[in-house]
Amino acid sequence: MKNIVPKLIELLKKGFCTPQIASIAKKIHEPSTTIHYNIKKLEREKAIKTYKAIFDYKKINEGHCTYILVNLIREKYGEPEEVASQIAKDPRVESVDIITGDYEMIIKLRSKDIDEYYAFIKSAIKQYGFSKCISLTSLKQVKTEFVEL
Amino acid sequence: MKNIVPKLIELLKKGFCTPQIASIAKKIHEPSTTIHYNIKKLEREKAIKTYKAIFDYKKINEGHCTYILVNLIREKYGEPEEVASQIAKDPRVESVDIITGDYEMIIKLRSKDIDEYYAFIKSAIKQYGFSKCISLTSLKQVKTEFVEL
DNA sequence: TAAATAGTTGAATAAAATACGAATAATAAG
DNA sequence: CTTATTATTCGTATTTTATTCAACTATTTA
Repeated sequence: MKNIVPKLIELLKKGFCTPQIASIAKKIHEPSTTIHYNIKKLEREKAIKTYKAIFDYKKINEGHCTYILVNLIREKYGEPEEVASQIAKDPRVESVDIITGDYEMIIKLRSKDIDEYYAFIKSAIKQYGFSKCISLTSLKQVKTEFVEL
Repeated sequence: MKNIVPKLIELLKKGFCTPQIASIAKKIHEPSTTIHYNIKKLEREKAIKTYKAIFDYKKINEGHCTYILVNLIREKYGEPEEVASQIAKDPRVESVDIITGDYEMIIKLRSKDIDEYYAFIKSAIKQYGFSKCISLTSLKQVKTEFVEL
């Protein structure tokens, strides 16, 4: 039997969704054509980037969540922005920001378990030259991506 | 003239979206009814929590993004989990996690500007008893909510 | 204040999701 | 190993929803 679920998760994590114009119209008591017009305008202006699914990450084998504060060895591996872009390509990385303060970068990583997390760190140290990094492991996710859990 | 845009943003930030079954079907070359069945199954199992929009936050007046590491004065204000739940209710808060390490909690806040950020911090110190907190301001958002920018 | 531009809305149309049923595949029970 | 039960696939029919269009209204610009 086919297992298309992993493909669905991969696609829905980034996009392949659309607004429910009819139910918004009902909710705020406006004609659906007005909702349609305004949403299309937001899309045209690129205020809306995409529409996507939010998962219960435990149920899709991404139960382990870590914030990683990173110092980079700048000389060898290029600018922080370049490194950040590379890291962003990893599908398990939820977010990457260049930040102020003692660290250059903060990464939010979703992995299956602590082993996968450790594999990520080891590989990142080697590939991108993390000189020092602090991991803050999430014990309880209270809210993610604006969605309360 | 009506300005329904803020309402649309508020709704689309949390939900009121739906998967595009037809375009997924086309993409992975499977019948749309099969896609439909599998997505509904994921919804039934609650592996999918919701479908929502991702915004260009600068364009919706939430251009300032900060990660806040928090220590709580436990005695006076109750358990960290309870405080976290309260903070999660703020619509500008993207995420809240209880974490390991020197801090109890990490908050990701999206505000209009540094003034709104400062107002949040001041209010939180008073209301929830933040005893110490470190703010990591995002200088560049490379990826958010699994979406590369 | 006239003209151009942008936003609202109902009716018609096009497209998509959903319900249903039959066939097939996987799993469990005896 | 065979049969019963359950889960999944997928085509067709139906329902729901998005989208287009055109008329109208409000807002901005010159």
